[in-house]
Amino acid sequence: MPTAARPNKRLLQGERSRDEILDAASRMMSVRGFDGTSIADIARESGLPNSSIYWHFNSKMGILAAVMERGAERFFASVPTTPPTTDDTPESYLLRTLRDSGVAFVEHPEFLRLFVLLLLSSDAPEVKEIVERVRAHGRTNLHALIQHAFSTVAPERAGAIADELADFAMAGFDGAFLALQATPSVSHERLMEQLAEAVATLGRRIVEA
Amino acid sequence: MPTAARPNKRLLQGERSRDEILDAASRMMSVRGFDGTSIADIARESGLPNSSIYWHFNSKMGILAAVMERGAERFFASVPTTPPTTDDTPESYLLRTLRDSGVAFVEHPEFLRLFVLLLLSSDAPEVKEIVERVRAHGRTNLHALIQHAFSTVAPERAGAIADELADFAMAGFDGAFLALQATPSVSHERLMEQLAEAVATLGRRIVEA
DNA sequence: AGCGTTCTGGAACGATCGGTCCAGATAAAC
DNA sequence: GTTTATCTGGACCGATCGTTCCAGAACGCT
Repeated sequence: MPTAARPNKRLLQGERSRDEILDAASRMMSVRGFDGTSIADIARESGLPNSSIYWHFNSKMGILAAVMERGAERFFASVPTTPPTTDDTPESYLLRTLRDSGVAFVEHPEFLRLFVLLLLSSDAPEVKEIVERVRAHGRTNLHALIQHAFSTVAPERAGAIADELADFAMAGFDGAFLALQATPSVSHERLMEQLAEAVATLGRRIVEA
Repeated sequence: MPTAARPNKRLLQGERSRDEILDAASRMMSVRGFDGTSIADIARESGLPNSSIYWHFNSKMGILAAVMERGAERFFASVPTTPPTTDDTPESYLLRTLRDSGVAFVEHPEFLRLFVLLLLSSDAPEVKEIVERVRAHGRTNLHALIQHAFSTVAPERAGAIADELADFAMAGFDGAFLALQATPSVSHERLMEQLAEAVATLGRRIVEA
């Protein structure tokens, strides 16, 4: 088992190997799935023997957990979360932030592919836990984004609007990602623009109600 | 290999076995994925020996193809495709038909789960072919639905509106399905209502432009 | 009764699976 | 220079994988 502390400049070769194993595993699992990727595949792809793989991670499931952990970290780090400026309308704020978030989606296809695969087909509790945490985190982000968007025009109802529309917006994201995976030629910018317009309109309608 | 013709009332035991194998395979593959489901699993689940499985289907991939073929057939048969009545507005028609389509989604989770899994992680050409066909069929359905919806208020522009919104609507469906799989407590009715309202609004805006 | 087709029961195949073991290479620590 | 912890190389394990084979049960046809 690897040590958590890395005191000096010594062989960070170990850490580099660890990363290369995770790179290879992430790449292959996001395309073939967890069960479709063997330890031998990862060894071949990373150029390291399976003894190294089992030294860094104690099991195949351990590799998966590490891949998802690192992937989630990087993914959420790339999702922008800037509050609206004073002259932002719900429309302008949603358009900008959803478009930016869409870019994050396009930039992390490996993580998201594997995420959806696990969401649909994994029953291992340690994986389910990560999947649920990632999804909850994503929903919280989206909820805050919508609440932000309407805080300028209806501060006291923005929370309720976000409650109402968070799932819809999330479904829009998920669907846009799937569309992109199924048909790379579709424009994710346009989908994000339409989603922003839809959320803005639905929110406005709640404000007016 | 099984014969296509089944002339008389003889042992339809064969056909029943075939169906039970497909039932078991569909059930397991939609939960564990293709690679996560073994022939032994299917044999155990269906109560039939693997020799029977290989007599009806020549390979594991053959089972998959048959599962998807039958699933797609049943799925599209359950999707309602009724034209609008003369007093339908785009809103009323979209609301009704998308809500009905949403029911079809809820009623065929096995097929759709496996469909998404294969969409994301299968590289076998025979599977890719089916996946693309199913998706194209679905998109065509949705396109026709949107065109129908706006044919009453803007007959000459309904086609262009459908071109513009078909991908967005499809993403809404995909996302709603994923949301339901991730969090069964979300209301698919509400998601479909919001999607209908969003499509109606975006379409209206194109009409007015 | 005999024949032929359809389907089942179960053993068996080589390949690959996830995982283990251990000898040795490497270099920081003393 | 010896020790110690980190990491690699590769053989090896039993289990399971997809697939094959074949004897025979079950039943329609003549």
